[in-house]
Amino acid sequence: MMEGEENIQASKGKNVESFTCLEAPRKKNKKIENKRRFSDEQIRSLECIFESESKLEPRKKMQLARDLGLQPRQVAIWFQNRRARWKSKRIEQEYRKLKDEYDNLASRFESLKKEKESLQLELQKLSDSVVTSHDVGREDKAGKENSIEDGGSGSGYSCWKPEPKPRFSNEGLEDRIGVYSDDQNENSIIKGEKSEDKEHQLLRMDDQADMPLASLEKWYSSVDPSGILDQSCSSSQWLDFWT
DNA sequence: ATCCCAGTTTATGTTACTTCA
DNA sequence: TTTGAAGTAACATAAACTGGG
Repeated sequence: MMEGEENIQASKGKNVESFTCLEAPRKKNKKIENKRRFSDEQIRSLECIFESESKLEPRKKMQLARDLGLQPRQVAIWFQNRRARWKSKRIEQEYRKLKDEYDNLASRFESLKKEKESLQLELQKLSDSVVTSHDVGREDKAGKENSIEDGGSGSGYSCWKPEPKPRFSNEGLEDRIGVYSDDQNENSIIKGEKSEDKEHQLLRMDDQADMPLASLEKWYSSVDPSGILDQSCSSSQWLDFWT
């Protein structure tokens, strides 16, 4: 039989007289004879030991039991229960931590999703604008050619050049920048850096609409050579997100 | 044979509420 | 009507048990 089980074995079953720390006689008084909680002093000692070692060597268990006036089995059970309490507490803490992390990620995902939708919308607008201006250009050209055919020669239109691509006003650009500013990211575009080149490159987005991914990535690099947009992800990740 | 763990049972302590003198 | 003691149901928690690995 296991050490310290003498008393316990005798106490199995209901309404057992499971004496713990008290060597009290088996009086009929329930309050006295039934199991009772350990004293504050006993708990303090047990907690103190538990802090340094959550598992007890048999010899230490015997010693502690003697010191506290408990059965070794009681000490063993106390440690067992204490480990269980500690574990459930730890699980609860880990759960809270994971939940916080999840909530943060979920909220970041939502804001990125919104940003993506805004960018897609903006891309669509720009694309539509460029298509419209191309159509206008073609109509103008056709009209002028017609007039040459109709009207004669030497009117200065003999060497027609295509119109330059339409430029957008700063007002339109502000709108676009407003869209990017959703996030608190501090890249130059978000801050409203209106470099001519960047603007041109952004306006050329419609030209890339049907590009294969590899080429698109090259184009992306040309738009953002310094990798500012890549602060937290690779360009491929951005492209994945875009498509 | 012994220990540990997860899950369960049992006893106790606490609190809020009710009853009654 | 107010007050305080006694009783108690509901709940939380600790001590102990059970069965399996």
